[in-house]
Amino acid sequence: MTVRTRIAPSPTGDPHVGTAYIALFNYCFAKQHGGEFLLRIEDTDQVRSTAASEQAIFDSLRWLGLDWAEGPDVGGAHGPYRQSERADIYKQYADELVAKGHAFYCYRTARELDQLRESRRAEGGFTALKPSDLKLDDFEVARRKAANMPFVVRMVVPEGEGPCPIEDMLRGTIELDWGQVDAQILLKSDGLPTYHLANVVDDHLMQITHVIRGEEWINSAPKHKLLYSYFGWDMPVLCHLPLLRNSDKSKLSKRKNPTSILYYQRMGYLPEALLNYLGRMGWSMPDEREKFTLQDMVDAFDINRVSLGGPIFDVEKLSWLNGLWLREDLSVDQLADRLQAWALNRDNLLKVLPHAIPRMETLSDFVPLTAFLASGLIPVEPEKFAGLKLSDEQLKEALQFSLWEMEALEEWNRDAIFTSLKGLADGLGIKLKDFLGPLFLAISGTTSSISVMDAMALLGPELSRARLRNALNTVCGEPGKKQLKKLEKSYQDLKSA
RNA sequence: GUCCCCUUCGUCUAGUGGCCUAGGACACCGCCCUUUCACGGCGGUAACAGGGGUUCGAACCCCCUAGGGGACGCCA
Repeated sequence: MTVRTRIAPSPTGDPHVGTAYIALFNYCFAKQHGGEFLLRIEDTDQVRSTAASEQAIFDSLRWLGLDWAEGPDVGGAHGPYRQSERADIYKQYADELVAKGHAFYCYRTARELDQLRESRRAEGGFTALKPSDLKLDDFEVARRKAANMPFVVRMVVPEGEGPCPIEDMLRGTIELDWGQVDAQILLKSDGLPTYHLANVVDDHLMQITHVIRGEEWINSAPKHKLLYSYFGWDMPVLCHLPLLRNSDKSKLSKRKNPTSILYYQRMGYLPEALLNYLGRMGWSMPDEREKFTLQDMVDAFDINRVSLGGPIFDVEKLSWLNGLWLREDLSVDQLADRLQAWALNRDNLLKVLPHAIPRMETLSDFVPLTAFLASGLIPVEPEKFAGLKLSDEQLKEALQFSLWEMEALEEWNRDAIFTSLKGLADGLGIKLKDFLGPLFLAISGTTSSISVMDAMALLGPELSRARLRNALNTVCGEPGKKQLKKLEKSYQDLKSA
C-alpha cells in the first residue's frame, strides 16, 4: 500500500504559515514512507474563495519546496482541483446516503436553528442538534417544499450519548461523546458540500492513507468516522498536530501576528530557513540539530518525535535561523542573486522609480528616498509622533482604525487605500493631511516621503499592516481588553454613521 | 456553559523509570576577539504547574486540582 497524505487548504485569504506547517509534516511523513504528498483545494466556501488566493497557496508551497504529487484520478480530474467544479460528485454521494437512510433533507430556517441552539444552551448540557430536534411534521415539510424554500442535506447521527473512540497516531485513543455530535450539514443549500463531506469523499477517492491535520479537527473526527462507516469505506489513520500559537498562547492569528507566507517572503526570509523553523515547531532532530534541510528532515523523520504542546511562533528565533542560512549556506555570488530576485529586480525598480523621480536630483538620492520600501519593520520614534498635530486619543484612533481598515481591505491598490483612509479622516473630522501624519511615520518613518498610499500599495498589505501594528503598539502601547472594546465600539459607530 | 486536547528555563525543545545536581538552542547579561557595529569564541542567570499515589527509585506511570488552548456554523 502506498502512503498518501494530503493537505486541503481553503483559498479564503493569504497563504498561512499554519498551512505550510501542516503541509511540511504531511510531506515528511509521506516521503519517509516512500509515499506521496497530495494537495487539493477546499473552495466550497465560494463567497470567500478566489482563484488568486488559490494560486498564492500553490506559489507559496512551491517557494518553500513542498512539491505535491498529482495523485489518483478523482471524478475525471487529478488533484489539486476546485471542489466547487465537482459539486455533482458530492451530490451523488449525499444522495446515496439519503437513499440508505443515513442522511435526510432539512428545511429548517436559520432563525429556527438559532432558537433551538439557544434553548439547548440554556439547558446546560450538550448543545448538538440531533435529527429528532430538527424534524418537522410531514405537512410542514410539504408546505416548505412547495414554497421552494431552501433545504440542506444533513447526516443522521446517534441520538443518545455514549463514547466514540478515535484513534490518534500521537495521542492514542481519544474518547469523544456522541452527545456532542450534531446532525452535520453535508450539502449546503447552494448544492456545495461542506468540508466534512468533501473531505471524506475526496480522501477516499484520492486513496489517502494518513490524515495529518491540526488539532482543531479532533472534535469533528466522530462525524468523519461515521461517514466512513456509512459509506463502508476504510478510514485513514488520523494524526492531530498541535496548533501554532501567538505569543499570548492563543491560536496563531493575523490580528496578533503576521501569518502570511507572503509577509515572510517580503521581509526577506529565505524559504529554507522558514521551512527549517517550522520543522522545529513541535519537532526536533534526533541529534538536536537546529539547522537542517527539508531532505535532512525527511531522512530523519519520525512522527512520534512530535511534541504535543502548542508551540509559540517566535519571529526572533526565526530571524536567527535565517541569519545562519544566509551566512553559512549561501556564497556571496548566490546571495547577490537572491537579493536581485527578491527586490532589486528590474520590474520592481520600474514600479518604484516613478515615485522617486520628482524628488531626485542625483542618482544617489534614490536609495535613501526608497530604502523604507525595501526594509522590513522600520524603527518607530515616539518623539516624532508626539510632534504631530493630533492628540494622544486621535493618534491612537487614527492608527488603530487605519489598521482595521487595512485588514478589511479586499483589493490592495492605491485608489482603494485612498478611499478607505479618506473616509476615516472625514468620519473623524480630521483634515486628511493631519490624519495621514502618523501613517507616514508608521509606513515611511518620516513625514517627507512619497505618498503614503503609494508607499502602502508598493509595500503590499502584509508589510503595511505589520508596520501600522508595530507603530501602534510602540507609540500607544498594546491596548488592554477594555480599551480595545471601547475603540471597537467607536469604530463601529463611525462605520455605521 | 458543555466536551476534548495540552502543561520541562521568558521562548523552541532534549528527556519514553536509575545515565538528571534536568542537556541544547533563541533571547538576556558578562568576558574575549575587534578602530565601531555585527559575526565568532567562552561563561552566567533561568524550568520539570501544584498535590496525592504506584515503585527500592519518578520530569517520565496513575489519580485529583489548577492553568492554558481548541471545538461547539449552510467556515475550513
